[in-house]
Amino acid sequence: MPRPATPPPSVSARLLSVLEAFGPGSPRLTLSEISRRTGLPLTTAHRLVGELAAWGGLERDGEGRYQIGLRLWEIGALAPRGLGLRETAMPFLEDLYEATHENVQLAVLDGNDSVFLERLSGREAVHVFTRVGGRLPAYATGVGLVMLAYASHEVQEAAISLPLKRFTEKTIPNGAALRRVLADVRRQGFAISDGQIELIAVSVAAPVRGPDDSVVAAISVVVPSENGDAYAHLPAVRAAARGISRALGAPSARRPPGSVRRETFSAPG
Amino acid sequence: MPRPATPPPSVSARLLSVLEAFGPGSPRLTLSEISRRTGLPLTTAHRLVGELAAWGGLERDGEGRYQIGLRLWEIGALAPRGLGLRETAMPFLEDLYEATHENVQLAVLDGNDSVFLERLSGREAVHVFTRVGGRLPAYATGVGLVMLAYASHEVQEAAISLPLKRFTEKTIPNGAALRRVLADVRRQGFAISDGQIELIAVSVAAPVRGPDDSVVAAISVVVPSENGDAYAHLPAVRAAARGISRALGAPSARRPPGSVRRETFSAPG
DNA sequence: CAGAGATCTTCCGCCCAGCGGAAGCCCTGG
DNA sequence: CCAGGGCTTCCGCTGGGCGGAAGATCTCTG
Repeated sequence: MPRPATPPPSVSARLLSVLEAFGPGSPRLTLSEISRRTGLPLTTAHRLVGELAAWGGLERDGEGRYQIGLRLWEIGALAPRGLGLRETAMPFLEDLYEATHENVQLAVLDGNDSVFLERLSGREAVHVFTRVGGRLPAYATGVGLVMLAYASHEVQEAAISLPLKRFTEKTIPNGAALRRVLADVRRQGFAISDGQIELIAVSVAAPVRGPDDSVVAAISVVVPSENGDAYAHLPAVRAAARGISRALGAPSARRPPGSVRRETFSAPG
Repeated sequence: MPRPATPPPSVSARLLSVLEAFGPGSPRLTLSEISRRTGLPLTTAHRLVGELAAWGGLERDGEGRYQIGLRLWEIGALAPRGLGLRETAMPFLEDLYEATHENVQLAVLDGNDSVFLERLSGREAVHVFTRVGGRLPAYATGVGLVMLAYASHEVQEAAISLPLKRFTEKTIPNGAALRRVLADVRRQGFAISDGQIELIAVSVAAPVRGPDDSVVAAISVVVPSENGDAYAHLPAVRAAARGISRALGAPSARRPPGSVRRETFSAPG
């Protein structure tokens, strides 16, 4: 008897795959939808979903469909690279928003994607594609380019070697071009992403550094391509990024000697 | 041989208990700490933590400790009663903050607790105890009283029958007093919580209603006990709560006939 | 109104995946 | 140097997870 080629996934993996069935496009699912999306037999899905629901990780809505529960939201809120970062950055983001009244974004790097932690957008700001909790390929966003530029060699090479999806005619077309752009970003200390996701939007992004001075996040301001001057916002973006870095305890963002010493980063709460 | 009284927890339950080991006071844990907190043998904890980490639910920091990973943050961001509600409410909360420049809070009810989804606080606003992602007993907070007052009979009775922890001399002392307060809240349509958690803070809270007109959340403004007039903010709080309810599609918050029809609630993204 | 076709739930016996003790590795500190 | 704490790997036993089958509901359709 030939054994099956792939070993069956562990119980834990199956449980986690149930969570993965949910996504931005499908925040509510029926049991059979979960079964189909995960590939798990209906009975198995039923049992796992039951356990998750009993724990509070999933909830049922009025129509009997399942949705991510408060319990999981609370756990997620404990992620230092999620809400933790956001809490520290928020005052600076609000100041930046007040100064520019354009879209203001905070993102971290995960694999080859930028994951957006926060977005402040005014009523009259240009409408952008991003969503809190959403992800976009790093090479195509201003924040992503900044984070890639300062990432480890391996991460950069991985991003460069991957096929690049073309969102618009201005999207960086290939690895060689990306390599040049990253070098530019490193030299300048900031990134400009002009119409790479949507032609109507340009973003200016700057790096946010952590306690060990590595780049842990990035922030950006997004302005309309027409009648918007991205460069005009550069000083404000850099100042805000530096402020957040200092609040996180980045050595390079320390105030000069003689000025008041700031407290270092501590977990919220 | 007598069997052990309690059946051993399922694999899923063990996996989830690992997540529960993390909390506001302990966002980073070593493997042995996780083992101790969950009561799981070190080896078992090791395996479960390994699977979670491989999936991205946990991450290791520089010192080898574990923390909640971005993956879980993303999943949590899909919770309709978490980020979903927050996204809808945010513009109204910002308006409310602009109007008052005091602490503005958004919370939902979970069991007997109010869970805080968002808090906007200015530099000069009174310092409060709450934290995004944190929870406090419902009976002791303004938002909690509002949500309890409109909750199902069972939920109310459960809250009333529970022993009430005394935070300050002004904390509601017992079930009978709580019952009276809830009746008052229902009659008035809002709640005032005066110094029940900390003597220095007073909050005015109003209910937020969902598509079926049930109360799904509450918002409040917190002002200092000294030289702060909570009642002065009541109209603004009620207006904001009504605005959020309308955005969620609550029938009772509909604009009167003849005015423009609003779009109903849809999931963010 | 019967019947087909969904989806959800309960039941139960087989078997292998998960369990966890033991032992070894790598630190740090005395 | 050894002691102690934390982490990782190994491996054989066993009981909990698996999922097919059947039944319960509900909806649509002819």
